[in-house]
Amino acid sequence: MSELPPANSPTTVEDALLDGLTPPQREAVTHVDGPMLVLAGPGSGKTRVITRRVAYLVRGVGIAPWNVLAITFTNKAAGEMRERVSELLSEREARAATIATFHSLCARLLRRYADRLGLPAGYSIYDSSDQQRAMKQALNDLEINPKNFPPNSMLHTISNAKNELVDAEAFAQTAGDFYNRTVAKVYKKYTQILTRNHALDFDDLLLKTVQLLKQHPEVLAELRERYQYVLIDEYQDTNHAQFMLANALASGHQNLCATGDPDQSIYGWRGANIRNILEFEQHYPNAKVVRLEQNYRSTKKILAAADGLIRNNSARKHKQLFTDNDDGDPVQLVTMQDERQEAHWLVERFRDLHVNEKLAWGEMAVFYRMNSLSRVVEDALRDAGMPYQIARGTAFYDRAEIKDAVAYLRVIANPADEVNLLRIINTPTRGIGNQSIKAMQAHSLASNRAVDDIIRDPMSVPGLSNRAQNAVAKFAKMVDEWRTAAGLNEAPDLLLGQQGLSPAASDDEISLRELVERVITESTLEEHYRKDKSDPDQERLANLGELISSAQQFEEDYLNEAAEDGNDAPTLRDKLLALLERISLVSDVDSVDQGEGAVTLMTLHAAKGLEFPIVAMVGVEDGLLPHQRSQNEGEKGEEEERRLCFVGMTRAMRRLYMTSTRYRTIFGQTMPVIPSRFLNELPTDAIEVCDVSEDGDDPFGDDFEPHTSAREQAGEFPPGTRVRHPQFGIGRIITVARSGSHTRARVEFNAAGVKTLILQYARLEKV
DNA sequence: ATTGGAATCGTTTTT
DNA sequence: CGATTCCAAT
Repeated sequence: MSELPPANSPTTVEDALLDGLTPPQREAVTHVDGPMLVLAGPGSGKTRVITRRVAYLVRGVGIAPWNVLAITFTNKAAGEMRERVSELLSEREARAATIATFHSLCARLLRRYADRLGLPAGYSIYDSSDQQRAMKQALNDLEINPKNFPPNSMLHTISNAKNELVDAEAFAQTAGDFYNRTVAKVYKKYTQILTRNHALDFDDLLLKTVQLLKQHPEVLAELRERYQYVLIDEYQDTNHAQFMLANALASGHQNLCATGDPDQSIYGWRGANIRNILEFEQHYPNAKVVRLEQNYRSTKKILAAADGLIRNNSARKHKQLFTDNDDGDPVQLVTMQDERQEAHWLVERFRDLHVNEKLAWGEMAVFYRMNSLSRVVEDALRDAGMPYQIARGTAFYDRAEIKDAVAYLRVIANPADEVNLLRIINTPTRGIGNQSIKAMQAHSLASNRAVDDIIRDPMSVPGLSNRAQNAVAKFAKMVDEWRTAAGLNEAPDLLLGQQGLSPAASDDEISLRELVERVITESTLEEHYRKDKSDPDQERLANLGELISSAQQFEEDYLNEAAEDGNDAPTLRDKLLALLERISLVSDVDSVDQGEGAVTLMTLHAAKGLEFPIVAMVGVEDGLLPHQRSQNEGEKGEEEERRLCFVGMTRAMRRLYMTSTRYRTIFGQTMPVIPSRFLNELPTDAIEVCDVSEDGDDPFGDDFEPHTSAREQAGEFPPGTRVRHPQFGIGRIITVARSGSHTRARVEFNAAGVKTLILQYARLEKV
């Protein structure tokens, strides 16, 4: 996979960039002006094509690198793309091009043009826990019972609306029934709270940027001029707001290159609209369409299995996938007794591959549908002494102690941020209880002053005890000192977000590391966790230490980058805002390191875009994959689950294991489970079925064959038949219904109640 | 005001 | 089952 061609063959720069490419890849790389859609099957060298194309635009065509904008899905993907482009060009040129995620690009644009939207440049980006707090506040203010209107589903509905660019006002106009009218009220309140707190949530980043471009044609013109060549990766996962953004940026020059694969669209639940990619040619009738169908990643068997699966989807553009790679081993479908045996079996399998086939730990990965499934696998790996890493980039920042420390930093950077202020005002406890907080909030409302303002003047708050007044005054003084140290106090005009006005760092300004350190000590967070007896290993303290070092690392990187860009004196405020933005926008995959020499564990969603020689998918069972909750959305939901399964399978290069169990314990409850219906859709000649569960009864049936005997099965158990089930005991068939290749029977058991079973798998006997 | 224990709840995927 | 919330005792 070397990007550098042999020195003797091609002579010109263009030739070098096109070396080793297939005709369709070459077509995609050399297309310059006008819209283009690259439909890239899994493992078809898409990343290679994208990076070469960026290099080609710069070197081959002579386009300035800063005129190129490439948008990826994760920070990690952006980093890798920058890396690979810099190998083809120079580091300087690679940095000149804008390579970012939608969210980080928007965050940056909103800071730059904050004044046009009346947005404070120091705005906070709210993550989901901040959102929840804000939502609870909204429900509280409106005196709505969260029992009837759960905060999470409110947020979900509002998020969907924002993705469709529907603001609170527009939502209210379409809200017909009682539920939606209530949501409309909540939406409005929630928006007010965020505005008052100078905060944006994830969806706002997109929404506000689209509004910026709509309302300020001069900004749009500026950006269009700057970004003359726009490239968007993973286009199948864009939502309406992102679609509008892409269209706006490309609206003049039409130089929009979208790459992606409809068969890998797995974010429909988050508002992604698969039609964006399916209807690209309707939006851009003169679009060039390139299909990359040759797979360089997987063996023939693995590709055949995955292709056989995805052919069962109806809403798709068919691609004729093929590969010149070896046949390889069949995909192994293994049935285990329970999740512990499953994990244990996997560990032994991995050990065997490591010892006998000399495979590195880093070449193996385990995928699962839900994060909670990782625990058992993790335990087994730990017991076996195998190195492993879990792709949970957000896990570190999810820890309570880290969240607290970050909340302090947010409050320093953004005085208006009451959600975070109230989070930390009594953490660790310093004698400002619930009553006091309520009193201050009430006073804030009554006097129309910000809470940040109130805490400087605690005497004026009615009903605040003397003790509390002192505690609040002390707290306010502490925050003030930090702000002064950070150079944030003297220049209130900075809050209005005038770019370019921020002065160069003064010499006496402390470093970011120092600020973080001071906050952790002076807030007494450190002391609190040092005394914490529920944490004898002082893990929490160690995490706070890690936050300090990560801030230091971040600061060094930031200074280096700024120096390269000719800005040698970023202020502490700049550094702080950048750090907070980064913390808000980390994703799970960002933390995986394939060279780490460890088995990698991650969700199927996080696996997109990666590849591993050895892949094991665990919990491939009905109810898990496809997930129970997807069934409510009918066919559409099931097709997305099938794509998710497809994504997982196509990550595998050489070997693929898909395991299921007979019993699985979820949320503390052990339930009998059956293999995923998707396994029946895999072509028989690409798979090998194996049952290692204790009682050894093959759940696929002796003559496992897809699409068989559904009708016979139905005839065998007419409603009313009395049956016996190995777990549920004696029962009576209520209804029998065919669905796809299965026959489902509802059975009323004497002891276990009514269950829905699949006849092919449930070992029912007539009584 | 703070603390710990009991009760309750909600369970997918994530920028 | 684990996390969060609630409540009663300090």
